[in-house]
Amino acid sequence: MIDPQLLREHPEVVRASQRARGASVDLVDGALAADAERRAAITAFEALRAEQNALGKRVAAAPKEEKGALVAQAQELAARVKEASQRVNDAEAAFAEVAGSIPNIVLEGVPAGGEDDFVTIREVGERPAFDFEPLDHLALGERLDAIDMARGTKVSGARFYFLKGIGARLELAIMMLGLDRALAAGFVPLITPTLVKPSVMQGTGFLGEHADEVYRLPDDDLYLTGTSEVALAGYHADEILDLSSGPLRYAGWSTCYRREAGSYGKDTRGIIRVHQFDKLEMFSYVDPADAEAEHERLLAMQEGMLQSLGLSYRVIDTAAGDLGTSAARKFDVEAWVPTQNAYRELTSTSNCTTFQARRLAIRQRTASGTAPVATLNGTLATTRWIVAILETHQRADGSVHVPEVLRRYLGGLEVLEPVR
RNA sequence: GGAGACGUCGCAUAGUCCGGUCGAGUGCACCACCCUGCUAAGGUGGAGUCCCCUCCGGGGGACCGAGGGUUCAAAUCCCUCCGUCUCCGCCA
Repeated sequence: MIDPQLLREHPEVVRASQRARGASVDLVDGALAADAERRAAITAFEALRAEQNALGKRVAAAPKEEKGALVAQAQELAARVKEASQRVNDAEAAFAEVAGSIPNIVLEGVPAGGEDDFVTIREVGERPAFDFEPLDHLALGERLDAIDMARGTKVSGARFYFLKGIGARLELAIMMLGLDRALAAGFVPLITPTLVKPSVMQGTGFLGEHADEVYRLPDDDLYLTGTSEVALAGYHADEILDLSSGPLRYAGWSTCYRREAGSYGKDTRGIIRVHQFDKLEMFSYVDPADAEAEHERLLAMQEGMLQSLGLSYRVIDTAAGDLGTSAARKFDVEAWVPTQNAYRELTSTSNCTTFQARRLAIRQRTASGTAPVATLNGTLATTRWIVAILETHQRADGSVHVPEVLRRYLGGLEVLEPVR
């Protein structure tokens, strides 16, 4: 939910944001009208209600002989109050509907446009060069007996897989490395629920235009989360936080589920795009004034991970039209994937400013009362990284060099040897 | 899955049977001031959240788990849902 006060006082800011996203500008005028109508309805209702409350007191105090007349009067008033109350409900619902469909205001400096209009902030690390024909991650994974797509498909269908042996260990190693870094940086680890209520899924902004990406369990009215961001944001819903001693930072470890609707035929080979994977997600609750600095901090954590793993990557500032509903700015870190001759997203970090917090009623105490906090999230480790690690560190004989930082999580293993 | 008990202002509770004097008492914790040489104790006052209007002094409305209903009037009566606890059953 955008700030209704901003909408009212500076609608041009909201319009500009919508324009940058390539979203509806008319929506802003609709929201303004709905807001005016809503407030008029509230004022009308409250005047009637005040009258009814006053009359109620007179009825209670009146002597018997006057009660009959007063009650008759109150009956008539009660009917009008009921009507007015209904109008308030309708107007509030209408406003919530239209205002709720406006995505977060994009931050100053975010490139306008769609998916291809991102701005590259920097490229880091040498792209690997091979004096042999490099194998893709699946070929490598199969030789290492680390990835079993065929059986994943047999058991669960397309885009499912088994991580086996060193593959399973490699994922855990990546995740543990991330967890240790998170702990060192003061993040509190949380293993989160992956099924959440509609209100939480709605509050985090995942039921907007991308609702068909989300698995739903209709019998139980629950959603499977595509990232622990959902549970991490819901964690403090309806709470007033104390951020006086600094941000609240969490590292959420969970399995993630995505329907990948509309991606038929894309990335069908290997584990690049799958229905289920594991992820360690950073999540910060901060004072809105500190949000941009925190965003840089999360990005630095991500880059630190990829650098340690010896991956070549670039950082992009995602264009407005490619931002999620809740994000005001998003940086993706994309690693070079040799066999695809392309950068592929390994991490994503979003500054949601106060948008999620407003929807989920997460506030902090300020000198003048309470105010929504800012929320930020970012990937710290995930299954997909196996792709870039295997491909980047492969050698001519099909073995894979293990980055130094992962060895302590793999019993000191320096090389992954092919088993077939 | 079955039976029962319960859900009130940060915490703990009173109020619910018998609807209006209850947005709501008490204790603890909290804040300000006062007082006793310090501490402990004591006294006085204050304090919740959300929303609307405002000549920015203030005025008004909503909120007793959530949502409906009955009624002139609901914390209080009725219904549905959610949650907690106890017992029984079942279960990876």
